[in-house]
Amino acid sequence: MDKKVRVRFAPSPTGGLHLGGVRTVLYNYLFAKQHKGDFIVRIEDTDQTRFVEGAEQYIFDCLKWCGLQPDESTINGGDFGPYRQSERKPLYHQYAEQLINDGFAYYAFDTPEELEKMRADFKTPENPSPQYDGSVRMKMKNSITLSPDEVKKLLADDTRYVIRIKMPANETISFTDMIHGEVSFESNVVDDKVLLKADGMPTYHLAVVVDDYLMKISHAFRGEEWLSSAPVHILLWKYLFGLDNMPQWAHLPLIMGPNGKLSKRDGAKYGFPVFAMNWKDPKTNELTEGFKEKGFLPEAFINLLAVLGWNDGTEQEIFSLEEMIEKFSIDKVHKAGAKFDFEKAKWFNHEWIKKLPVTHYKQTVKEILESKELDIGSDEYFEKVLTQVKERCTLLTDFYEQSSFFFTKPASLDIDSVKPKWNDAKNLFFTELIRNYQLFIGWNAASLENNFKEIAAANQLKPGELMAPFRIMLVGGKFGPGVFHIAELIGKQETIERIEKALVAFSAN
RNA sequence: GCCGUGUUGGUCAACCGGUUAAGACGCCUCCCUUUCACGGAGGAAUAACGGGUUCGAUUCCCGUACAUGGUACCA
Repeated sequence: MDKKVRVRFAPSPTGGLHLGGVRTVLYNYLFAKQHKGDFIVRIEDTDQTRFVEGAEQYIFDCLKWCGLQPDESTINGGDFGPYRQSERKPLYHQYAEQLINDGFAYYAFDTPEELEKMRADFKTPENPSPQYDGSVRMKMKNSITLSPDEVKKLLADDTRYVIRIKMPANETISFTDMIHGEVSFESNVVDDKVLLKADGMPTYHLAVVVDDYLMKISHAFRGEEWLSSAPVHILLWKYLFGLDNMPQWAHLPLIMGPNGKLSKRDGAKYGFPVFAMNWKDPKTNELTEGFKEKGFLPEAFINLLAVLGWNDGTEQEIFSLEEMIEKFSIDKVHKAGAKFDFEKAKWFNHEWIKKLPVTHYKQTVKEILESKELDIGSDEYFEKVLTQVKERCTLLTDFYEQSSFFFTKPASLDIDSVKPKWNDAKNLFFTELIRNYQLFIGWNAASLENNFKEIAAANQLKPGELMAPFRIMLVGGKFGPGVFHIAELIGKQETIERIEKALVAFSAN
């Protein structure tokens, strides 16, 4: 018997890949790697009314950015393909027919209008949304209420029909969830779900069971929003393939927004991204900013997602993918949903920027700076600058304001901070400083600072009063690394030019 | 409405019958730094409510409240 661990992620190409989705993939991925199992991606593209062009490729791009790629073989071919539900259409029909033959499902010929009428007719204040269940089943047009001949005729006439599961009466359906433990439902309160739609496509309920069986899935991870429909899936397993072959279920807690459910729709209103990467809906042309473009490192992104609902029981919070694979444990996953906190998310990014060598993300930063029309100079110089300012950057995009003055003269000087205390003595000091620096040999931060202080002492000025103006001359404002380190990096000529230029501005009235 | 799931500071959370109830983010104070950060030291802030069970409940059980998910020919 095949005991190999095999998990699958099943995205629906209806839009961007949001936080909860990425975390589900992450947990799938960690579990698979941990058990040296397979990680399969199956595409749920059977809802043609919602299908969005390009969404499938987008999902793979996101997974690639996060470093959570499935094996090549499980996308293109492999042992269990095809992986798009639309390409597996004939399979589902066969199993649906089998259920009918065994008396576990039936044809339903009710039109959408008739269903609507049923819901309106049976609607009461106590039951605002009547279901197609055991109590109304006998009042509808289906292969249970109709005579075999009538059914045969309707089928022969190509009448549109769906196949629905026939929920048994008075049964308790229970199963063990890896996160929630024993969960049970009364069959009387679950409705006769549609298994096969009128267009011949399966619903999620049928597809997930058939695919999990055929793909030999051993563990199924999905969001908690699926817990309510678990009884349908349990029954399908029982009727079709046997409960012994059923995968183990894990229903992951939901990720919530500041006030309630984190919705894909209005990501903009939160003030932080809800998608892994920029997503432009081709139908509405609406662009939703992603974590990648916001300036997040993939390492930080998956890290913060992993610990939103899981921890290893220690105080560790920063985990690399490798560490997560090693330490992840499904029984330490929380039962309750967690609110997403963007401040903490930024903290994770900050930590990863400090932790990783600049070579790891310099290409990304280079692209950000070049998009702002900065000439970043030599590779060696660029790396020195990044190393100098990295601890000041929370997002990758912060590198622009934290380092632009290394590549170009400050666009504006914070003159207001200097002017009130500016005087001839200071002017003289800097003039002398220029003369000294012009002849300077051994251009490095330490000797530059010594020289600066010596001249200050000779002029009976306090270095403290001169540092602030000097900084503003070089960077334009009161921020950035140590001034002498900046001077060392931008070089003699540039330093002198900036002092000269600023002197003119400071002395002007 | 009905069904499911959940409930430790503002947020993420540890402790799964006996603790001064960890830690992190954020916030505040101080130190370091003649800038901004980094770093360091402190501080404020928590077990939804009511019943049980128990020598003892944050921890187990039952109610209530609240939150969240489902209740579609969507996933």
